[in-house]
Amino acid sequence: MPRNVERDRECRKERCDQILEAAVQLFSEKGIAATKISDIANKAGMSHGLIYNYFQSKEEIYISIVDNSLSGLKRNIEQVQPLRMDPQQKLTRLLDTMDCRPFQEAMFQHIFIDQLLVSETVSPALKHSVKSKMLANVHAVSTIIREGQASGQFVDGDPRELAYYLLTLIQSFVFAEARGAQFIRQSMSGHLIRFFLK
Amino acid sequence: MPRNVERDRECRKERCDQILEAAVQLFSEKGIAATKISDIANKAGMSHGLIYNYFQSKEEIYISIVDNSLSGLKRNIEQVQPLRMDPQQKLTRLLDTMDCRPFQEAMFQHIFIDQLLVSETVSPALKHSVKSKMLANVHAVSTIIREGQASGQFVDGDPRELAYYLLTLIQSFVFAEARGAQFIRQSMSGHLIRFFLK
Amino acid sequence: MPRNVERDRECRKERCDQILEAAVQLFSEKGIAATKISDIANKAGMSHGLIYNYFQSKEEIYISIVDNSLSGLKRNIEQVQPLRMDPQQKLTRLLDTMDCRPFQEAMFQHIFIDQLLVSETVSPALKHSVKSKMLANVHAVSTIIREGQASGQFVDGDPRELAYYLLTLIQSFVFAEARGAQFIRQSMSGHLIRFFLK
Amino acid sequence: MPRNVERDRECRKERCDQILEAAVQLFSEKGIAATKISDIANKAGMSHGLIYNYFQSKEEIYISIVDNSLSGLKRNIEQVQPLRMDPQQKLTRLLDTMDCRPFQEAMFQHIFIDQLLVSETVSPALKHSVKSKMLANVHAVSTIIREGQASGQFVDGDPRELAYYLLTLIQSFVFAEARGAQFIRQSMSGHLIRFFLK
DNA sequence: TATGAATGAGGGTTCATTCAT
DNA sequence: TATGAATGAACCCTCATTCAT
Repeated sequence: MPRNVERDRECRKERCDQILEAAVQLFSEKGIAATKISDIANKAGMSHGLIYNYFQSKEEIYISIVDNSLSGLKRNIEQVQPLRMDPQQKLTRLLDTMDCRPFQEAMFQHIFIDQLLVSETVSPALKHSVKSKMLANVHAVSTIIREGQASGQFVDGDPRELAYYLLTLIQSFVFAEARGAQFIRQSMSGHLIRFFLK
Repeated sequence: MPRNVERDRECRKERCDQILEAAVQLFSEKGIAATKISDIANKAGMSHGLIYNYFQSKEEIYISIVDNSLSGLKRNIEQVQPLRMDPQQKLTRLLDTMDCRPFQEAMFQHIFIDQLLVSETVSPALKHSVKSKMLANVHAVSTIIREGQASGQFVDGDPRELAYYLLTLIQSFVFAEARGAQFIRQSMSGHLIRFFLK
Repeated sequence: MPRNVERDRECRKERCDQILEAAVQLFSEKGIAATKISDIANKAGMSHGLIYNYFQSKEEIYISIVDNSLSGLKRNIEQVQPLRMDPQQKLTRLLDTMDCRPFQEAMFQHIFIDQLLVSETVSPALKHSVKSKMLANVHAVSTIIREGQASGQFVDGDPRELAYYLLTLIQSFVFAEARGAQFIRQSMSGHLIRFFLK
Repeated sequence: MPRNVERDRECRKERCDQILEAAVQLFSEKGIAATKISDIANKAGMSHGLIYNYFQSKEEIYISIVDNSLSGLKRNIEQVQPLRMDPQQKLTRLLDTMDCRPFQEAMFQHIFIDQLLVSETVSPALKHSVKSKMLANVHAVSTIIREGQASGQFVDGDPRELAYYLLTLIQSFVFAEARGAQFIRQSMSGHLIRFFLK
């Protein structure tokens, strides 16, 4: 019965996504600590016990979110990087790609990385892994910036620092939006790109 | 004995500051929820029971921090606004004023405003009061921006939104610094001001 | 179709036995509370839901085990008692009969009787019933001991207490074996009988 | 203020003992798993939260009990071993020493060793440590048994196995008593010693 | 003022049990 | 009959807060 197995897997995936989606929203709104497992369960339309069929713990939930966020960013960067465009266009494209709800939500969660990294219950191994992924993303963005510097379009400075700076700024924008600053969505890429142009 | 009374009051103020200072650091490092009253007491060099001689509750502590942060910003704006300078210089001065440790720490805590505003245990009255102060600051900054737009130096756009945007960017910088991006401290005002120039 | 009905009943009995066997082992190894229904189901090679087609509850499972254990002992005693032997031989025979794996396992579970008797969820009626069966067994053994005292072979003392004592000792041996004391299996009856000889 | 420090320490020790005493009784009566922390707290006359000022967890409580039990036995053996008596007297003395309430309670807990050793949450290191202590006690008793064998008073057999056997028997007696077999207390040493005499 | 023992509400987690399939 | 997703009662543990000293 491959049908059922497959359907089961889909079902499982769907449930996981329901939970993660609910968790992202609540974590964003109230913070991780203030969000109860039962809140997540309520929002996801299930009993709190069921959460534990899909995640080992609350911690695992936000680890998942962080991981998804980092992976999503990675995918976006990898799609843009090989394109034949000038660096400014690449960066604009990257920022525009990010400029849609689901990703923003994930990006918004970027702040959870901090919470994860300072948490005393998260294993050093996991912290290391998250840091590595974060730095990998910083590195990937920095290659685009370096291109821009080489072509004379972008401002000078350590490309890695500028890349790090960019990622922080994105977060900042998403925060601002989350607080209701409507103007931001319409032109995030436009605003941000100015920072890096000479 | 007015002497003793005064000395007592100073003593009390000093204790309060010790507590707030410890709390700001710990809240920044670990988040509000993950910071225990006894952590704060330890860092402040007193027993956890004593905290309650100075603050009614943990909530009152971070309310104090938020309040101090907002008041500090207000003071800074009020000092800059009446000066006879062009708007760009005013903004630069404002940002430079902020660019010192203690204030950054407080600013860093700006994020706590969010935590306060979404907290289910904080009274609506208090939330309203905090929002008002925040908006008052946004408004004060927006007057500087409006001046800059009138003089043709600053970019177009709703001045209040741009002001809000500026405050968010500051936060972003402080975050970035908190994560170890050293380059930022040296030129926060320089970096940020570019955003608002035509 | 009486055939099918009968086969069904056999099938049912077999399933019950699988479950009980798995439960006895796990209860022995990890204790009742630490043994999950799903552990039992795993060991018995079925889904945990299916257990409830055969037993109303986890409690019913260990009640069954206790009951089986008591019934098995009862059967053993009843087989030995009417034989024409001297009491020492009877006791030896009884102990040797017990001295085989499955029974030991069940006997090992004797300790579960305690757990059942102190459980706050077991009904008084059931506790009473279990106590009665236990006492019936003590009584049956005590008749053999009384014979031995009458014939001058056995030590003096209240026969019921000595009988109770014997049953406890058996348990003790089985415990010791469960912990890996190999010497015991080979001569349980020999060791124990010495206790009761003058 | 050495007075206060000392008094505090005494106070702490007293509290610990209250908790352990309550726990021993309840664990004995209902089993470890069925005993709630709040049961222990109730019996010890304090709130459940306070338990955690003295023990890290429920597990730590029964680890303490096991440890105390093993240490108590060790002390008893060490007191008897160097005495100038014949082995039978030594063993009798040892058993008589054990034959008083507090020790029996501790001995009764000997069964908790099993629960500890099979628990999946107890660290291998701790299990190893407990096993070692247990074996050390078995070894100490075996030296007395070996003396008895040398002098021709005791039965033949591996001294370590016989020692292990003795400890198990003691447990058995204490169990029997716990179940209300009054005759046992009066003559535990007398009964048990017969096992080892030729 | 200062301490830390004591309290108890509240949240994370487990798992026996149910039930749709 | 058989499965395993789903439920929710119950328990361990934390920690803000109180209060006797």
